[in-house]
Amino acid sequence: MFSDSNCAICERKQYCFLDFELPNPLSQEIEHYEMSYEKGETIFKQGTIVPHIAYVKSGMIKVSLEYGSRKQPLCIEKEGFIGLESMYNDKFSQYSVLALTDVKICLIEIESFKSAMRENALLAVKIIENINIRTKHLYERIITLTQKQGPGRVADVIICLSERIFKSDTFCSPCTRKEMAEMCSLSFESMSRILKEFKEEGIIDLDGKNVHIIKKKELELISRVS
Amino acid sequence: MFSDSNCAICERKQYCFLDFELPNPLSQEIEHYEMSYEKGETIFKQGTIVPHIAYVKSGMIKVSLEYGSRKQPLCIEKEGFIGLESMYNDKFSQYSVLALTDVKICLIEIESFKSAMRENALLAVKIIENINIRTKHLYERIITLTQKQGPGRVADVIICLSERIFKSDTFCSPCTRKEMAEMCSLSFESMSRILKEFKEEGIIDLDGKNVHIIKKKELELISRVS
DNA sequence: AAATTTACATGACTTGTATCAAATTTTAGT
DNA sequence: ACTAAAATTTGATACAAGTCATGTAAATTT
Repeated sequence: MFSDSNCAICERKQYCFLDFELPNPLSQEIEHYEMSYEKGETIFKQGTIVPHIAYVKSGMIKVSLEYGSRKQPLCIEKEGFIGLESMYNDKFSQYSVLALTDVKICLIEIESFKSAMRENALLAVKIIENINIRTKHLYERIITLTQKQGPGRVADVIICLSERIFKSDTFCSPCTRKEMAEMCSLSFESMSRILKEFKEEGIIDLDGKNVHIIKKKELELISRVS
Repeated sequence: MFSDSNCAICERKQYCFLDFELPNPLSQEIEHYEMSYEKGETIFKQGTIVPHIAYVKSGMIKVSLEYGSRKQPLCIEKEGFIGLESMYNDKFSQYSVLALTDVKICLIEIESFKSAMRENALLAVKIIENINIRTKHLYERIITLTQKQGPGRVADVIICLSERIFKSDTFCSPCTRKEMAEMCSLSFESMSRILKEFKEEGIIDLDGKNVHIIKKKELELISRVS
């Protein structure tokens, strides 16, 4: 749906993050500007007024719900929109977004984006498609977090990082053990123990943050039964 | 956002579930028909091809994710759309929808609805607003299910039924203990024990499916700390 | 009214995971 | 390379919640 090229609002090629041509010129320009964030920086903070949606152009970000001092990460993203879910709720961000690596982001002023959607049905429909995909992933997360035990959740996170983010059986995790634990809604001691078990059973190889999946089938089995 | 009146696609008043006027006539009619379901009937079955979205006109429905033999209910709804989340994913329903009471539903053929959105940006934008609200509720569910223990989850479900569905401190639960347990991702014995505790502590009164909230503040406290 | 099913309650026991408390390794700064 | 800080591993213990077993009450059917 969305092309691989960078958000071209910024490059003045109109909407190149969409894979179809929009009527040009649009009746209204979409206001935007590009920002860089360093690894570890907070891009959106839950509960604060965020007058933007964003398009991640490069790097990796993590979206988390915050609850008191605890975090529940929802997803990790390499390229794509963030903030589409909050457009029509209220102006306060519903989640926090953290830069896992150095990132380049196109911040898009929300009101002008809304105006553009009101005047361009194809844009609005593409946004619905995008939201739909996110919601589907959210359903998968809910099943993982509510219907599986520790090992199944850990297996799911490893499979997800491998397939969705890195598209390789070997990758360097963008998260610390603590963050991995949060993603699975586990204590980080439990995460540590489960990873150790996976390693001892020869299912994965671990060296710091480097993960290598040895027995993919075994991992998928654990995901299903645990 | 959506008016209280019934889905007037069915009554031939165009789009009366929206609180604004659309250009009339639309370039394309939206195909639809009305159906009645009895309490206990499955309206959508997860994994089957569902060529509709639906608008609940009266009665009460429950949306659940299924995972093997287990269910994870997402929400209970009195009036509103169902199926908006699946429109652009694939044709297989991502969740099951069950009639908790006798219901009247307007089934809307999905392709004609999509066509209408492509030609009418205001409709598409209203649908985004609707999806946004659902996503927000989903975030709250995720926090409840992942960050709280049994008593907190039970408190949340009771508060939610009271405030969102019945708008009263006294109501007759549309769910059995088993369904209540599923909503909280608890075993039904645990649900039974927690409800008994709430009753013994005088927080709620229980008589079969009749629930009366006595100490609302206490319930809210449990929701926060447990 | 009796029988059957369904829903709910409760006690005993087990288990997964959190928590607490070190010990050890890795990472980053000087 | 050395030190300090951070991250990770590991063990002991506690506890929430699941499971199993059984009992009771309410609702349906016969």
